[in-house]
Amino acid sequence: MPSMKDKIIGVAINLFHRKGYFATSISEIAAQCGIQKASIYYHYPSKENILFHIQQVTMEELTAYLLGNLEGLTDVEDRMRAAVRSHVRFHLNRQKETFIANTELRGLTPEHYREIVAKRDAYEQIFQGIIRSGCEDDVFATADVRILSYAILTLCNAGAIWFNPQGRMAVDAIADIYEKFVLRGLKAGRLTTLDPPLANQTV
Amino acid sequence: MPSMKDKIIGVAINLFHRKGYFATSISEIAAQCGIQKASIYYHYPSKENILFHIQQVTMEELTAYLLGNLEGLTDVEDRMRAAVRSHVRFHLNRQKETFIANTELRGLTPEHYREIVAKRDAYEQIFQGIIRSGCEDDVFATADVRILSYAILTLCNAGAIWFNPQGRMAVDAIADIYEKFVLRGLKAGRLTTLDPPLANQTV
DNA sequence: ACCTACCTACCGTCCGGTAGGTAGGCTTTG
DNA sequence: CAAAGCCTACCTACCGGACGGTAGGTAGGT
Repeated sequence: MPSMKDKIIGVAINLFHRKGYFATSISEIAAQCGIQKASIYYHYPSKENILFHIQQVTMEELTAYLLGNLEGLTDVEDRMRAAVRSHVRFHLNRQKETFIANTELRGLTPEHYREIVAKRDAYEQIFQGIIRSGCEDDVFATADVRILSYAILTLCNAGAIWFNPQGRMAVDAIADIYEKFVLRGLKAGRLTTLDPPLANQTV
Repeated sequence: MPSMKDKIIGVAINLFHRKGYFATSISEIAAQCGIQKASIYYHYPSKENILFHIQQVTMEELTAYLLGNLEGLTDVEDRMRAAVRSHVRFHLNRQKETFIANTELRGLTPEHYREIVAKRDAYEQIFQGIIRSGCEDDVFATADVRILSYAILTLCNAGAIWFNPQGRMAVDAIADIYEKFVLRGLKAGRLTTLDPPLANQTV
C-alpha cells in the first residue's frame, strides 16, 4: 500500500493535470487524500514543493529511461529510432506527469525553475548529439540541429495530449508511427524533388 | 491609437502568456493599462470573457489565414506545403495568442470551452482532409490520419514556444525547415529501407 | 439632460500557510 | 515489566491577504 506521502503526489498529479497547478488548491488535494489541509504540510513544506517534486522525479526518470534505451547502440539511425521510441513510450505511459512537466514550469520558484530547465536541457542535448552525428555522417539531411530537436521532441509530446490508455491504439503502434515519421523527416534520402523551391507558393 | 478595449486585450495577452491565466489578476491588467480594476468591468463583463475573446479572435484569424493560403491550390502536395507554412507563420507571428489558445482552455466556461474546441476541430479537419486525399492518391504513405494531423500541428506549434522575434532566424527560414520535414515525413517515397523493422531494437 | 469612461470604496470568499493540540504506537529506563 | 517519555501522523482553529466582482459616484464631452 502506498504511503500518504505517495498518495498526495498521486492525487496532485491528477488534479494538476486536470485543472492546472494554480487552479488546484491544497484543500482539494487534502480532501481527495481523506485528510485535512494542514496535514499536507506535515509531508511537504509548500504547494510549490509538491509541484517541484513531481517535475524532478519525472525528469530524472525520463532521462534514465532514455539512457537505458540507448545503451549499447552505436549506429546513429538505430540510436535515433530508440530515442524516439523511448520518448514516445515514456510520454504515453506517464501522460499526466509529463504534461505537468511541460506546462507548469511557471509555478516553480526561480531556483527550482532553473534546476528543472537544466535537467530538460541535458535531456535535449542527448537528442541534439544524435542528430548532429547523423548530419555529420550524411545519414540525415543537414538542418538546424536545435530546431530539429525541438521539433522532434514536441512532435512526440503530441501523443500525450490526446492519448487515451483505454482507446483503440496501443502505445507501441503510436511509437511506430512517430518513429517512421521522424526518421523519414530526418533522412537525407533520394527525395531530391523536394529541395528546389516551388514557384507557385502563395504563403 | 488603440482604444482602451483593445489595450486591455493587448495587456492581457502579454500577462496570460508570461504568467498564465490563473496567475494573472484583473488588478494587474488594469494597472498596466493605467486604469483602476473596476474600470475593466466597463469594457468586459468578466475575466473569463477576456480570455474567451482572445481565444475566439485567434482561432477565427488562424482559420481565415489558412483558408486564404489554400485558395486556388489543387495539387495535394502543394496544399500540404501551403498549410504547413500557413500554420507555422501564423504561430510565429502571433506567438503569444496562439500559446494562450493552446494552453489556457481550462480557464473557459463549459459553453465557451465547447465553442473554442469546435473551432479547433474545424481547423484540424482541414488538415485531415489534405492528408486523407494525399493517402488516397498514394502521394503520402498511408497511416492514421488523425494521429498524423495532430503530429503535424503540434510539431509546427513547437516553433512558437522557443521562437524569438529578435533572434537569428527569420520566420520564413523556420517555415522552410518544418515544411521540408513534414513533407518528407509524409511522403510515400522510395525510402523502402525504412519499412522492414529492425531486429536489434531494445526499446 | 444624458452618455461615456472612468473613479473610490467595499463585499464575501477562498487561498496558502501557521499555531498549537492530541491519539496512539514505539522506545527507553527505573 | 510497567511507567514515562517521545515520535509520527494527523487534527481544529485561525491568520493576513488577495482575489473576482459590485455599488454607486463623477468629470467632461455631446
